[in-house]
Amino acid sequence: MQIEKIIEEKNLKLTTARKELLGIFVASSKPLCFEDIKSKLNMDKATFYRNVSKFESEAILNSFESNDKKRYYEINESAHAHFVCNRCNQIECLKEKLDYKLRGYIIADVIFKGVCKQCNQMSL
Amino acid sequence: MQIEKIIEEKNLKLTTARKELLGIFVASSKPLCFEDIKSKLNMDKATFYRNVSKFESEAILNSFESNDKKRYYEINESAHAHFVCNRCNQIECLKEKLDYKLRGYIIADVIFKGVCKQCNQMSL
DNA sequence: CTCTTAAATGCAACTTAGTCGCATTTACTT
DNA sequence: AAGTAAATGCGACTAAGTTGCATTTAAGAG
Ligand SMILES: [Mn+2]
Ligand SMILES: [Mn+2]
Ligand SMILES: [Zn+2]
Ligand SMILES: [Zn+2]
Repeated sequence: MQIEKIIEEKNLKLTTARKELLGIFVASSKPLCFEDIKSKLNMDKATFYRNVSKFESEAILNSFESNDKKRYYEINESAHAHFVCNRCNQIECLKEKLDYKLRGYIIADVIFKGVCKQCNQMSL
Repeated sequence: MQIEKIIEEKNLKLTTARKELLGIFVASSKPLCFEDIKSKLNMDKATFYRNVSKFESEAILNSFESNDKKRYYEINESAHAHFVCNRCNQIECLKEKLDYKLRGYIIADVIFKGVCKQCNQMSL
């Protein structure tokens, strides 16, 4: 199981909470917030937040804030942009690689906001 | 004074709070959150939030959430992207027009996140 | 395998941006 | 000037996330 390897490679203690948490993120195809998974979690929210923060500082996860005042976390692998729908608040990972350039800036993330395909079609 | 005209054109009551608030946004060159201007404001925060919400639903303002769990508002005129610095949390309005396309989606806003020019230079 | 210890956890209290209900005030209408 | 609906101020509340502290647990040494 590679989850344990990821944790150990960063010299983090291999706790049950960390295995459970990282397993959920590895299995997910989209960014998740605490709210999304709290019913599945066997840990306190303080433990969730302390661990996602640690994972982020070790570059295992990355995160961003959406439109709904919640912070979303996902496995940090291929850099890609996200689309956040202002109507349904759904978040989609976009396939396109980030190749945006701005002279003098480092671009770590691109977030498009607007109306997603589904909400767009519903309004026709 | 055009501030009063903007408010009246939308058939909103011309209150002193609205004139004060809209005056601040018209004079600003960047998006503002409640925190940014509360010391200047002669109104309760409930009045601030109720009015920016109303201004937004009337398309006088638009808003987005930054990295710091705060919502930022600005005058809704030219569509442009924003850069949010993950280090200093500063928000910049980018000059470039939004001409991004995603089939099936409506893009209302683009937010780049990363490291701004200033923070980037400091780390050299 | 047992002992030691630093790190991780659970819990409750706290912080903070924003919201809401309600009594009072104010802008517009006639 | 009077009537009325909308706007305001205030205090209580909500919800995401944080923090302090007592307890538990993982990892390493012997
Ligand atoms: Mn993603
Ligand atoms: Mn702007
Ligand atoms: Zn949608
Ligand atoms: Zn910066």
